[in-house]
Amino acid sequence: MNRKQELVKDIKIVFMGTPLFSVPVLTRLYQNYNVLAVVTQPDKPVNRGRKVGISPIKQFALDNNILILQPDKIKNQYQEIIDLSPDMIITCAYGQIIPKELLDYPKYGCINVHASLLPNLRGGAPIQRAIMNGYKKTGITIMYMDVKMDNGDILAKQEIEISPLDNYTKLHDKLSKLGSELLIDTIPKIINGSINPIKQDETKVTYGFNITKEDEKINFSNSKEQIYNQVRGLDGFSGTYFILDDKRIKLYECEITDNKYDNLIDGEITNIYKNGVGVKVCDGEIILKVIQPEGKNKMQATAFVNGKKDLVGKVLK
RNA sequence: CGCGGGGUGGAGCAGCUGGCAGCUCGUUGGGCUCAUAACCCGAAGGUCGUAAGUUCGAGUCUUACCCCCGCAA
Repeated sequence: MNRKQELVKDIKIVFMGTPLFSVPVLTRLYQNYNVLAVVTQPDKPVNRGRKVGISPIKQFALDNNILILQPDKIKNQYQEIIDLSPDMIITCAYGQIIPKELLDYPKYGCINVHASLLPNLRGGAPIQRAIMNGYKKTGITIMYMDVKMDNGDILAKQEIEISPLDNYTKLHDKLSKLGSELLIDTIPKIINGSINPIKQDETKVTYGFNITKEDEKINFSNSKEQIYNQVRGLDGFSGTYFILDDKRIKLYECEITDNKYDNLIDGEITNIYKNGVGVKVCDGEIILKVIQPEGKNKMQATAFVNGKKDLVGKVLK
């Protein structure tokens, strides 16, 4: 080990992150660097019964005895981070905008790990949106942070293919791993100054905003491709849903067929198949495969059929 | 004490005005067929979440508890 590597290993890092996505990133960072503290979102009542939930990042920090900071509003409550005098701050899906005073403090800057190929899909849901938009590829971008969201200069970028069979969970895990590796590769280059940060091309900016209730609702007047991408893009995240007989039913998996039904209404159940329930959509038919009625466990659509009668001809909304 | 749905053969459900535990699917044996995931006939498989109570008798009524899930956050 030469002097430079020793130096790199010793730099003082503060990590800021919250969800599961950032855990592998923190894990690799913690294995390789001196992580002074972890900053994560405050605990808040979550789930049924108002139990207090802690973020996956906080859990990791607890398990590994790392100092935890949970400011309500980082905008004003950043002094305790500065008091640690970090050489570098790494963020990954933290969840709050970081003020300029803090961004300017570390000598090696504030580095962000983002799950898209910037300037594509700036925002909070790049993984879901990449699939929902039907993209064939996405990736990881490592960049400096700026006061505007996901707008800083790019330090490293790596592509990954999106398979037609990928869903949110699979892509999330791949990107999370890729992000942790790319970050570990990139940090030494940042420190020794061998990277030229590249400005983002503002003319090519697109956004991947957070998922809303509206994004989770299936519209059977959309095309089969759109619906298929929507379903897999949210499978493992919030899931998607539709309404049958005034009951809400979540849809986790579906597939596309080549059948045409010109004389049916969008959302009408066409057939009960061996592998699921056929539904007419704008340009053809999809088959519902894995669903979850409210109050019930996740189940195969074929199982759902066993407990019901006269499904064919009903209309999903 | 946030709102709500639910625990019945392996899966999904019905039964809940107390009286022999049923349906669809799956599993399994056989039949039909050139053949089949199709069709026909038969079989196996259930401490009805747990505990106590009411009753001649409880899946069903009462009480307590456990577990699963949707919404909301």
